[in-house]
Amino acid sequence: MTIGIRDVARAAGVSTATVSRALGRGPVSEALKRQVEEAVRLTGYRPNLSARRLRSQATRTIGLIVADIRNPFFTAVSRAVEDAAYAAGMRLILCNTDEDPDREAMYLRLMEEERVTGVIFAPTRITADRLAARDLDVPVVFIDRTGPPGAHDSVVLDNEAAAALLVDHLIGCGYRRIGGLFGSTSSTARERQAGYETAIRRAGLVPDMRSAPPNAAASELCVGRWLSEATPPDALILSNGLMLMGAVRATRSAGLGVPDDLGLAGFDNDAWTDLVEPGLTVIEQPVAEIGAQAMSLLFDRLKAPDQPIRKVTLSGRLVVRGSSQRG
Amino acid sequence: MTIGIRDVARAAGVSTATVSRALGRGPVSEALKRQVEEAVRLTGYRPNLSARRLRSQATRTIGLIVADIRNPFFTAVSRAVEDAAYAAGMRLILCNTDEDPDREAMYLRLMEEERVTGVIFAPTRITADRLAARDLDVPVVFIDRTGPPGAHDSVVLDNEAAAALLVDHLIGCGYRRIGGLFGSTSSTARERQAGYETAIRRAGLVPDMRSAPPNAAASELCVGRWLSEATPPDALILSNGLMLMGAVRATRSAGLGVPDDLGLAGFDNDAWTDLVEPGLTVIEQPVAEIGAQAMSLLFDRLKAPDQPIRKVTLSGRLVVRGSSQRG
DNA sequence: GGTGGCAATGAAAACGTTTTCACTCTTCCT
DNA sequence: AGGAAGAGTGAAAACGTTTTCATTGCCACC
Repeated sequence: MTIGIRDVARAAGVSTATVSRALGRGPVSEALKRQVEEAVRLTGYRPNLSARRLRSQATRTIGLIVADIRNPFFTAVSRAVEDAAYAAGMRLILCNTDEDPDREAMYLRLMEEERVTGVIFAPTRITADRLAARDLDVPVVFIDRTGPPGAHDSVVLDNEAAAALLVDHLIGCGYRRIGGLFGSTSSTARERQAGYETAIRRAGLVPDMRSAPPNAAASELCVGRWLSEATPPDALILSNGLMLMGAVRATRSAGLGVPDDLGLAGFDNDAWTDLVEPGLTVIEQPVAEIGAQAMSLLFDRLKAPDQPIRKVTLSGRLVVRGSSQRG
Repeated sequence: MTIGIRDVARAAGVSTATVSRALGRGPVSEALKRQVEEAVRLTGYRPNLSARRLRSQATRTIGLIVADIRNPFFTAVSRAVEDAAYAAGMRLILCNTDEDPDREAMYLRLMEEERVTGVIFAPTRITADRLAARDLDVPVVFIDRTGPPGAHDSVVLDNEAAAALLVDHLIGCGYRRIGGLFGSTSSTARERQAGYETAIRRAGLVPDMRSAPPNAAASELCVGRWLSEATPPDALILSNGLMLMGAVRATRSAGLGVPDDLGLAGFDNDAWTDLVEPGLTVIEQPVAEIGAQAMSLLFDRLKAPDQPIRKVTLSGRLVVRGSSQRG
């Protein structure tokens, strides 16, 4: 009932093989090619991608698995990956795990069953570790996060350096009891925490670190409690944009003034961060570059499956705004 | 080389038909079912979805085509659709058109070639009109936007009423020269504009309407110019969250005070809108409900292809904040 | 005790493509 | 002049499943 390549072949008076070649690549005379194209138009033929993929054993699809699509960081990265993918004639499957290892496992299995060409993945620590042991049968590039060294290609921020940059900046602004709230699920948060701790210690201060699920609600809750304790911090570093938003909310609820009562700084130069008063001091990540590099790593891996594991590290840029400028 | 269902069959000592039935639904004895499951585990078999879809002629996939994934409204709706889809055992293909009719056409063609079960689509006016004429061979539900009446199922906000709500509120706050900036690409923006105009006229005021591409940059530019003209408005209504953000930026650049110099109100209760000072008066859309309703409409359509076209209209909620409260 | 129906199973067809293989013409080289 | 090489084409195999169809037991019913 649905029109297939044989209908086109009949309409064009050629074999199905010729139609296939005319539509794809293959030696076909100009005359026949035109006939086929005409027949395609006439019949309204639409190739069946499932059949095509099955036969050709090439899905031309890459999977992008991110932790939270509501996080502007990931939507920005997604856009970059999408653009690169389509430029290379590849389709994209976008999945969203909510930082849940079960959903990660489910989506990874899906990727295998889809026989995707490759996967770009921002894993939780749990899944990153698991993946280092049992290998997938599809090439995967980690993005924003890493697992054990040498297990997978990855493109990440220089998180330790970036966190240290924030700490040093806050110290330079006169803050001394600088707390740090870091996401509980990712290697990235861990690295930022490590960078924070060494920078704090290097300055002779004492670290005060906590962790929470990397979303606005959890962060707001945690920061709220923190600020009402006996010896609250005089500045706070948050490990991503959502958590930074939660912290701003908690600060407002507590009636604290920024930057005088509390200095604030964090990661991700999200669109809203310069609209609040005072503007938020943040580390800007090269989101487009991260996405583009991830695709690039993936393609290289596809071309040369046995080449050594690569890790691309990009630098963040400190954007100073009012939230850290004690008057 | 890759392991298929025949390998599992061999390992379990049964036919491929039995394996298929054991994995899907079909009458298989408990004993064999267990054998098959064991064999699947042993061999590490992963079904090939392309083959499955080709043979079964059921992709169990729905396509979601949105205009701008960076718009929090659409990411929120996406989440709702995704949840509903996976709850129903369906996969989701998420596409992003950037309000570009060419990309819309490309993705629609892709949906046909993927043989998706159904499509949920936020079209530009151009594509919505085109689609009313030539019909797709896949069921489609419009979301957030509509085309010509009676052509497609849709779930939308009561945009006219919502816009009128905003206008009436601003008038009640004492504003008189209320301008409206509306997106140039969607039916939704048109409806909001219509609602704005009738509400303004009803109050005996004169409408002042402009339109721009529905993104922050274009809005900022347009509002910036507008505010520097001879008789600038004393209040502004923006037709979505991104445009509202652009307007806030332009207002700041112009050095105008909100709400005293300029009242501000718009659509979409995005996370940042209550963090800026003053908070922004907005229409909150029932995003989760929109996504859920869309899936529901789609499933109903699949069950009963010939039932009459349905249009679900949801109401927005006015969230009053400081940006419209002239002191 | 035959017969009809049903559950469980396997062999083989079918899904809609691409690709292999074989074949026919050209054209080009020696 | 006599291949060799290569371009253009069609017939048929192949991709990995699900589904149809046939077969076998088994049980229940008259």
